[in-house]
Parts: sequence; structure tokens; C-alpha cells
Amino acid sequence: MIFSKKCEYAIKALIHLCINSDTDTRLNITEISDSIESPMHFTSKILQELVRHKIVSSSKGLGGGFFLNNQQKNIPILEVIDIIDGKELLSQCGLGLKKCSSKNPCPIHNEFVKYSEQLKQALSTKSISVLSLGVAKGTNFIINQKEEIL
Amino acid sequence: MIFSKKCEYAIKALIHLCINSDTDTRLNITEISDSIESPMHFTSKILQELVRHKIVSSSKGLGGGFFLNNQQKNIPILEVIDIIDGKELLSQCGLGLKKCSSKNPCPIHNEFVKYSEQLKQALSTKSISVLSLGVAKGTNFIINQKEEIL
DNA sequence: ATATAAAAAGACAAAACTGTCTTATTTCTT
DNA sequence: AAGAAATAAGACAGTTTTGTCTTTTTATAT
Repeated sequence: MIFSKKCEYAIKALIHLCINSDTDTRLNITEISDSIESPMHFTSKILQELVRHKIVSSSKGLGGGFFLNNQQKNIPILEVIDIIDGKELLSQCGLGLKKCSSKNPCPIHNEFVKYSEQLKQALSTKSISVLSLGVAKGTNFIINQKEEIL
Repeated sequence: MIFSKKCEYAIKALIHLCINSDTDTRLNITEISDSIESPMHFTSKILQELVRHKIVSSSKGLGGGFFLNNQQKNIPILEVIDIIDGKELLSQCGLGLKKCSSKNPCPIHNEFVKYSEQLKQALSTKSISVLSLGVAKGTNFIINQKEEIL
């Protein structure tokens, strides 16, 4: 697994929120965790973290819930990954060396840099809303499809 | 971190063994873990696992230790990664979906497949001995260099 | 044979990750 | 003002990963 479970749930929740929420349609945590098939309280913690980082909006009280405003829907997914799993995840040396660099490369440095830069590039140009398009259209999925649907 | 600590230590130990051991020069676990700066007993467990998978050779008793024969030095590093971290690591869906595929892709499926296939390809063509060349020559490193050396 | 040096194996412990439960706080509606 | 519905926060528990310590087994040399 490249990403942590936290990060997987974060991405799924954001896509679900992007499709189903807006400034005046808020989703509560029960709805969200049921929809993306994630543990409720754990997901709640993750969303709280994203709220603190202004990736997600929330409001308490009756009629409240989590939602994304239009600006938040355009946040690149890489930003979320960096917040949840740390910028190191996709930048770090494959052998865990702190001082690995092009000047002092580990034996797999070049392969790693080449491919991780590509992946970072791809993820930095995909916003939450872009990733949501296919899901909204039904061509991409964020939960496992049942046999009958396959 | 893409690889587990176990896997990082495994790769480092193998490169160290590739350079410094052969059928009649064996290294004991103290020498190995000191050289690659890894926890001794943990490294010992990892090497035992690799011995069971015939990636590493070992002999007990006085003058014994761990070593690689020539055939073992030519094993692709991907094989080691698959054993230690599981084949899933570089094949699995970025969102953790069990049924993610080109027919039922998650929103980041294409980016991930492209990236992981390239990385797997690169790692499947690099043997332990190939990775060791630069380390033996001093152009690549498996432990952090001290400031003075930088 | 005995001592020694080594890997192998097993039990345990600490830390990180994942997940659950309970309580507090806020906001809306009546 | 009170009640209800929601997030926020904190304490706790299970699991996996990482790391340590001790004992057992094996092989070698004396």
C-alpha cells in the first residue's frame, strides 16, 4: 500500500463531498462513512484534520455537516496527500536514507526520482473535482463494485 | 516511505553481502548490522527469512555466517521486494480497492498503473549485483554519508 | 569431548497505525 | 429557554510494525 488508510479514506471522502455537497448542502459523518465504506469515527478524525487545514469546511448544529466550497473542490489531490501522509512519502529515498540526493545517491535513487516525480506531477495537476468527474459519471469508482454490477 | 523498514534493511544487507561475501567469505550478523546501520536482531530475522527463500545462504558454527553465491547475486531486486513486502505493494490500487481494474478503475487508477509498472519494470531488471556496482565504486551509498565526506 | 562461534528460533516489548467509544461544544429550531 | 442535531475532542483498545532479549541448535577447532 503506497498510501496510508487515513489517506485512502481522505481521498474517498473528498470525492464523495465534491460530488454531493456544496456551500448549502452539507453531509453528516454517518452519511459520508456509510457511502465510502469507512470506519465512522476514524473518518471523522480525518475530516477534522482536513478542516483544520482548510481543505474541508464544516458547521456544527442542526443542518450542519461537512462540505466543500468551489475553491476547495479545485484543490490538487497532492496537497491532501502531503497533509495526511507527509510530503516525504513521495519524495523520500527508497532506502530511507536522510541524505540521499543526486550528489549522494542510493543505488535506486534514479529510478525512484524518475517515477515519483512523474506521479507527483500527475497528482499535482488533478484536483478533487477532476477526480470526481468520472465517479459522478459512473466510469470510475471509489468503493468496490458488487458482482452483479461487474 | 514506499518500502517497509524490513525491506529497506533487506536491500541494504543484500548489497553489503554482494560486495563483501562469497561462497567462502561469510559475514556474521554483527558485522552486517554494524555496516548497514540496522538493528541487529531485526536484521537477523530478515536474513533468516531470505535464507528460507534461498535469496541468501548461511552456515552455522565457527567460520560461518551469511553470504551470497554467484547465482544469488544475480537475483533481481524486485524478487526480494515481493518476498518482504508482498507482490501487492507495487500492484495494489491507490485507494485500496480490491476490485480496482481497468474495467472498474478508481479515479487514480491510470496514474498508478503507469507509475507502478514503470517502477516494477526498472526493479525487475536490476539485480543485486548491478545495484552493488556503484556502491563498490563509491558512487552510490547505502548509509548516510558524514558531513566531512559530503 | 569440549569450548566456542555462529545462525535459528521464540518470547517479549515499544511504537505506530487503525479503529471505537464517550463526552464536550456549537448551532439551529421550536 | 430547551431540546435536538451536528462537529470537535479526548480517552482508550486492537493490530501491525519495528525492535530487543534469551535460549536453542549447529558446526568448527582445539
